Amino acid sequence: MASAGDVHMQDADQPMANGTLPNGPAIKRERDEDDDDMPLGQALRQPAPKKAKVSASPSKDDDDDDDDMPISSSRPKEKPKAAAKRTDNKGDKRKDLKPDKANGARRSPSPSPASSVKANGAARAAPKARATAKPKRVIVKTEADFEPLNCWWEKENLGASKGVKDTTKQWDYLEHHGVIFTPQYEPHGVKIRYDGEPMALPPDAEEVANFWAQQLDGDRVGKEKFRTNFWKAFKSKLPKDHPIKSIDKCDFRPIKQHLDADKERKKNRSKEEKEEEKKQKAAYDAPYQFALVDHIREKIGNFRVEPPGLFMGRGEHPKQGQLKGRIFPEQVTLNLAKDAPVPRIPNDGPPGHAWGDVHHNNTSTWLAWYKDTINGAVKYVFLGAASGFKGMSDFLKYEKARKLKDYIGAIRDDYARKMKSKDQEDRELGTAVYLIDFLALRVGGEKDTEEEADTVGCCSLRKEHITFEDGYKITLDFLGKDSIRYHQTSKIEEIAYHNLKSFCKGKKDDEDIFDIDPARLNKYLKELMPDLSAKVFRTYNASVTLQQQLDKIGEKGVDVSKPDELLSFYNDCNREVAILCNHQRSVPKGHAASMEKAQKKLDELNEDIQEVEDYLEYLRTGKKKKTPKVEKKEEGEKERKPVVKDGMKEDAAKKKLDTLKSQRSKHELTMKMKDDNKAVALSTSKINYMDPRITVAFCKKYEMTIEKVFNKGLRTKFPWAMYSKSDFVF
DNA sequence: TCGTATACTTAGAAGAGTACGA
DNA sequence: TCGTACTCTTCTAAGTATACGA
Repeated sequence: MASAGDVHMQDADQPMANGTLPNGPAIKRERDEDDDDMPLGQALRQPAPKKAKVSASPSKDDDDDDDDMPISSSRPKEKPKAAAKRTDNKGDKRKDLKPDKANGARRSPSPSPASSVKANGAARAAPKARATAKPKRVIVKTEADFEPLNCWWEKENLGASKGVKDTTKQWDYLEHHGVIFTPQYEPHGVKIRYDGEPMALPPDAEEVANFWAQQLDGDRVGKEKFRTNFWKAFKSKLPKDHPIKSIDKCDFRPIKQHLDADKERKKNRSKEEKEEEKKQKAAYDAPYQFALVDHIREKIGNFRVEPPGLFMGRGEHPKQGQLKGRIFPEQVTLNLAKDAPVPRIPNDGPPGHAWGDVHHNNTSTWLAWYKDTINGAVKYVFLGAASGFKGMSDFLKYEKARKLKDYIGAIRDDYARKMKSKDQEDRELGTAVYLIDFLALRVGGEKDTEEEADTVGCCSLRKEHITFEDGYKITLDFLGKDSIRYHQTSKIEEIAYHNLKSFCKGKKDDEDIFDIDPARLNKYLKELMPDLSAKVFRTYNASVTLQQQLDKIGEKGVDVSKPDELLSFYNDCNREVAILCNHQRSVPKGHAASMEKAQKKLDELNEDIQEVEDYLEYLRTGKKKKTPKVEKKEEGEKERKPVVKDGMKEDAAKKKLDTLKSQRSKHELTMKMKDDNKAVALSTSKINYMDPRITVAFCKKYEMTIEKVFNKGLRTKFPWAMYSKSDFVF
C-alpha cells in the first residue's frame, strides 16, 4: 500500500482530486493501423477539452515524460479540433434527428430503413464539421469510433458522491430509435417423419420444430425435462385433431438436414456476397445501435429483442425446453426524454403494431424493456459497456471496494466478535459474513425451486452442502450461480467451524444452515460501512488478491525483460482470482487433441535442439553422432528435414541453437498456460471483479503491451483506468 | 415486516470473425 | 488456399440490491 505522502496514490474517498486525472506514464501499446486516419466518426466525437493539468502535488516527472498521454498517443492531438466541433454541432445534431412530435406511442408505420440510416450516428455528421475538417475517408466501424464519446471521468467533482451512485437524475435528454424485432417466420415446408411416414406441419409448429432440430446434436434433447417441456410447446402449436400424438414417433432429422444444408449454402457464398450481406445488415442496424444521452452519442448494448426459441435454462432448470414467445411492439416500453421523438416501428417488422408504452423516467438508465414469456422477468435494453452510465457505475463499484479497504480491519473484528456472541442471530451473521469474506461466496438469496434451478449461496446453504473434517476443515459442495459446482475443502477459523456445526445440529439434510436472509445480512453490513453490501467483498477480495499476487513478481523469479514470461505470470495471478471466485468454464472440445499436437511440436523442437547440439559437438571433437530425426514415424507422416545445413558454420549453428531454445521455452510456456487455464474462466474476473487500474499499472511498470491482457472490449470498457499511474496500488 | 417489483450486475456458452500455419 | 485454432462479440440466463406498497 502506498504511504500517505505518496502523491500518486489516490485516496479511495477522493477518487479524482480536483477533478483531474492522475497523469500516469503512457501505457505501451501496439499501434493501431487506423491511428493516422481520421474517420468520420471521430469528427462527431465529443471528448471534453483537456483541462490544464492540476495535480495535488505535481512533480517534474509528470510534465517531462509522456505520462500525460492516456492510451492512444494520437488522441490528445485531435482533442482541440473535436472540442471545437462539439460546440458547433450540439444544436445541429438535434435538428438532423428530425423530431416527430406527432409520432407518439401506438403509431406506425415507419420510414424506409435508408432514411433511418441517414438520420443516425456517423451518417448524421453535421455539415459544419465537414466544412472545417474533411475526413480522409469514411469508416463505419473503427476502434476510434468506439472510443468513449462521453469522457465523464474528466468531469469536475467526480468524487463528490464519494463512491455512491447518484440515484436521482441520470440524464436530461435521452433519444434512441427503439429496438429491432425478430422477422416473421417464413416456413420452409420440410416434412418431419412421424412413425416413419412424412408429415407436414402447420407453420407455427414447423417453427418450433426448427428450434428442436437445432438441438439434435447437443446434450439437451436427452434431458427428460427439456423433452417434455418441448413436447408441450410443440403440441400446443398443432391442431387438436392432428395425427401427431407422441414425441417418440417424431423424427425431426429431415428438418435438421434442411437447416444444415442451408447453413452450408450460406457458408459457401462468395466473399462478395458475404460482404454485401454484412454491409446491408450494418446499414439496417445502424440507427438502432446508438442513443443520444445528453446529446452525446452512446452505443447501445442489446438493441435486438430476444428471438423466439426454446428456453435454455442452465443446469436442471424446471422450465428448460419451454417455448419463449415472439416479442411484439405492444410488449415493449420505451424510455425517452419528453422532448425526444418517439421512434417508429421498423417497417419490416410485424405490421399494424404500436409501442406498448413510452416513459420519461430520467432516474433510470434503461432505454426499453419487455417481459420474458417464460418467467415474466423483465428484459431491459441498456447502453453498452463502454458507455458513460456503465463506466461511471463500474468506477464507483471499484471505488467502493477500495473504500472497504479502510474499513476491513474493523469489519473483521466485528464479525469475529459476533461469531463469539451468545445471541444466535449474531453468531449466524458473523459466521455468514466470515464465509462471504473468506471464501468469496455469493450472498445466496432464496429461490423458488418449483420455478427455478436449485442453486444456492451463503444464506441458502443447506446441511447437505457441508461436511466437517478434522483440523477445522469444511468441504462445501453445492451448485452456485449458473449451476456451476462449488466443491472446495477449506481450513476455516475454529469458532466458525464450531458455529457451523452447531447450526447444523438437529437439522435435516434439506434444511438451511442459516436462518438469516440477504436483506438482514446487508443491513448488518451497512451498520459497519455506508453502502456496503455482500457483493462488495467479492470485488474487494478479487482486487486485493490480484494486487498481492502481482506484488510477488520478485520472489517468483520472473524475467521482466521477456514479454512471454510477464504474460504467463500475469495469467497465473489472474487465475488465482478466478479460482477464488470459482469462475469455471467447460474444457474446450478439442483441448486434448490440441495438447497432443502441441506435445508433438515440443518433441520435434527437442529433436532439433539435440541435432544442433550434436553438430556443435562434432565441430569441436570431430566425432559424428547420428541422431535419428523421428525414431518411429506414423503412417503417412512426412520425413522432417534436418535443421543443420551442409557445411554450416559454428556461429550459424550456435545462433540456430539459441533460436530453437527460445522457441522451446516460449512453446512450453504456451502449453502450460493453455493446460492450466483449460477449465478456468479468466475473463469473468477481468471484466467484473479486478480493478482494471491494477492491471494497467502493472503493464506500465513492466512495459507490457496492454493488448496482451485487455482486449478491445476491455479497453473501451475501462477508458478511465488507462490513465492509472504505474505505482497505482489498489 | 414481508412480498414483490424494479434496476441493475454478473455469468458462461455459442457463434462470428480473424490469424496463422501447413 | 484451406483448415484449424484462437479471439472477440453477442446473447441471454441468473444473480444481487433495494425501493415500494400492502
